[in-house]
Amino acid sequence: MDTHTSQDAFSPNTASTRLHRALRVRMCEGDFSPGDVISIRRVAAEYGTSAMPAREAIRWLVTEGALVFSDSRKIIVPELSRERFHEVLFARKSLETQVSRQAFTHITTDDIDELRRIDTEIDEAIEQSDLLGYMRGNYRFHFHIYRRSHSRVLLPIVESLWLQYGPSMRYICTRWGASTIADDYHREVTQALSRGDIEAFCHAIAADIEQGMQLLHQVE
Amino acid sequence: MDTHTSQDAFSPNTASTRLHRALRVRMCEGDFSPGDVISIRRVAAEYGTSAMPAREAIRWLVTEGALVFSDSRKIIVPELSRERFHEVLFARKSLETQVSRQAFTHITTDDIDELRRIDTEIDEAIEQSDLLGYMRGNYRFHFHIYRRSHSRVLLPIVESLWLQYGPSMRYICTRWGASTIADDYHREVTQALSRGDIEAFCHAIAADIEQGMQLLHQVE
DNA sequence: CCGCTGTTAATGTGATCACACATGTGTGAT
DNA sequence: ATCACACATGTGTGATCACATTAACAGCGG
Repeated sequence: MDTHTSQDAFSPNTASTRLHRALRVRMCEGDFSPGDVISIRRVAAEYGTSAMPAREAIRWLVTEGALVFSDSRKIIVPELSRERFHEVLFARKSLETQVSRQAFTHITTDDIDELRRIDTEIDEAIEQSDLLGYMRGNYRFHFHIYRRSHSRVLLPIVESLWLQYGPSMRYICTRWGASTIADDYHREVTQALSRGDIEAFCHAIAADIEQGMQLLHQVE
Repeated sequence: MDTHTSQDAFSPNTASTRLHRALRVRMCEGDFSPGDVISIRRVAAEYGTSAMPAREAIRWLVTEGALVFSDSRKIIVPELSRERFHEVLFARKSLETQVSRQAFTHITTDDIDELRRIDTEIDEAIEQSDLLGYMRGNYRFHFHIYRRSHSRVLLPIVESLWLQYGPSMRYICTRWGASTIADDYHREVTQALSRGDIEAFCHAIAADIEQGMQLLHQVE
């Protein structure tokens, strides 16, 4: 029905697609803030390529809604209205618990170990007030789980949600400090996985996202 | 939640966007068949531009799922499986009746006149076995209605459905003759509009799409 | 000190070229 | 006659350049 549910897009391994994926991850991890200007040449220079791949990657993100044209054809990271941010979080709660449920049976003990490792990295980042480190860890924690769902339909949709969510989340955290998001539910997630308790697991995921919604109310 | 519901994409009036829109319409009107190879240089030559705008327009359509990469990086019009085609028609029935309902109050007598005019063009096309003329008329008939809905959310989704639907519809019609689709419900649509009967109007729209589903069963 | 203005830097867009690869075709050897 | 190899063609990709537009900023006049 939309670009995500369309047949699996065979993506050739080109510089453009690599750059696109890289920028996608960076946006989810909160490397950018709303209003940031994304320049073709600057991105190209950052990744050591010519302007062409950067151009295509950026235009791709524009068609995905992850970036938008400003008034004067500059390309910027869009700002999420409070209402829209809430919508995204609501959709996240619904879809990501569903994805987690699908992923549950595929999660191995190795995965759990990896999740714990990521979680300790997150704790270190919080301790050092390293906001970007926290957001990067948070992204990797969640998507290490979600990728186990093997869903070619829901996963891209969830990714597109994070694409919109990342920059605004970073903005909020920089304004209000990472302390507000220190109490996540990652430990509950890993503990539920260790016990093999799927309901507690999904509940912890939902709680982790819900915590973001409470943060939103706390801010306004 | 997806690219369509993202904030209104401000599209600068560039050659790329013009080309993109043009190709979009042509796909909805059935100018292309599944499996057709869409070449950057050929499109550029057709529209008298350089390769760059064609390149961006085509890549745009690829990200929309309207075009796909073939095995060897050639860009082709995708083929819709029977199952998928049925899914699209089912979604069309649901969404387009909804869009029509929203459009109803905004349709003026001038619009009805225009719809009748398009319908006579369609009849002429059918009489001359002009398949492309029929499909072009059919597209314009439906979207003249849908555009009156002023929906920035549903309308792009419906367009993306037609984007997938167009080529396969053309393929089916060329194989089985335009005679199979001669009995549309356009007259019922305009008559219901004249009477101001919204229920009959929505019912006629649904019937028109349903007729396409019956065609599908007839074919297989 | 404020406001206007001309300049400068940076941006996206479009055009053109080189390259690697795939495909089809024709030609030559067997 | 058939098969294999080379060549020609067309493809997307990446690089580079020119151009118009725009934002920022320094400099000048009030």
